Amino acid sequence: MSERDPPADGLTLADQLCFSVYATAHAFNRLYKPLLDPLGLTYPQYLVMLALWERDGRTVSAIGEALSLDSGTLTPLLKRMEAAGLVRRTRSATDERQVIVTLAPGGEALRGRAADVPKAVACAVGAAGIDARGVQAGLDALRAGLGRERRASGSDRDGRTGRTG
Amino acid sequence: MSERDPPADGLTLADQLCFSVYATAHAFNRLYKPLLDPLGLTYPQYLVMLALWERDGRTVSAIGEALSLDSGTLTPLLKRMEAAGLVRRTRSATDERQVIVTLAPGGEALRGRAADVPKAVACAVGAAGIDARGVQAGLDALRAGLGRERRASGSDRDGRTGRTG
DNA sequence: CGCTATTTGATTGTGCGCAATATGATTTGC
DNA sequence: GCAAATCATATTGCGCACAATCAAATAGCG
Repeated sequence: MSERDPPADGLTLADQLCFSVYATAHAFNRLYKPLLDPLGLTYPQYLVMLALWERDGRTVSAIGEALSLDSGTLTPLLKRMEAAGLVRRTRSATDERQVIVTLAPGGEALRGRAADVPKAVACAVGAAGIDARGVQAGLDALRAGLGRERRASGSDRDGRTGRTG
Repeated sequence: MSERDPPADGLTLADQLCFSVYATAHAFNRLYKPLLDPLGLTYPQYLVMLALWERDGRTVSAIGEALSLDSGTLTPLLKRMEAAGLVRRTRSATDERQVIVTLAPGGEALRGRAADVPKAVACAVGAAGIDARGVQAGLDALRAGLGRERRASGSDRDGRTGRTG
């Protein structure tokens, strides 16, 4: 800290917990990609499959709620998955506003092959398998950030609870 | 756990640490949006500004390394920021391959107004300011997930270290 | 000098992700 | 019943995000 001019006003990258979350999310995406490519899935599509394997026959909005995604994201994504033979989209007979998403044969068939994915990820993150250094670093930063963040017990309003941004 | 058919093969949403990271990243984005909109910034653009306020005059690749983004993402983003008067993009005199990104007057002027952003975020997350429930829930899930994840001390290869996917 | 390999950004194509809006079905009020 | 409000999804437009590819410039070698 000699020739530089650090802001001291909280406007630094490293002090932002949100940046750790942001960067770790990307790192996870990069970690999953080579595992999901052979299955023909993207990461959000994999999440949709997880949701359907857990409970089949959900509406678009139910999936959106589970994944925190809205219809503008899900509609084209589900159409691609339908075109790939993973799911079927049918209007509800009782309420024609709703679109029920159900597993197609291709989606059922994928379930067995997908079982290896979480194992491979856990292995990669835990030990030295694939290149999970980005995820490792991100999780370390998250641990540090979450540890430094003190719980605001009710009425802390001064915004100085450490590193929360 | 009666009428349902939970996978038991690790293929569930809730058991995935990566999903907590993914959902929390979106929640942070939604939290920042109303704070950054008045400044005319998106969240990634805000990150670029943080990087430049911390150290001005970096190359595209240096910014990309700091933010874990590649040129395919940064080039159009930086061009939009240049059009908005926030930064300048100039070729290096010594190596014409390099593009140096420097703060333009508009970017300097934004620094004062941006100082409130981390405070507002910290306040919102710590207490009950804006709607930060998504972020709260995400951070809680991350704390739980990171706590459950046991450190693989060197040679854990069986992928059963709890919740890491 | 010429040649090749490397480095650095830019470009292109695909796929999220969300706001705003549109469309059409269902419910509510009267 | 019928009009208005509400609800569920689709569409459009913009902005990330990355892989693959390209072009320009530098570096290094004979």
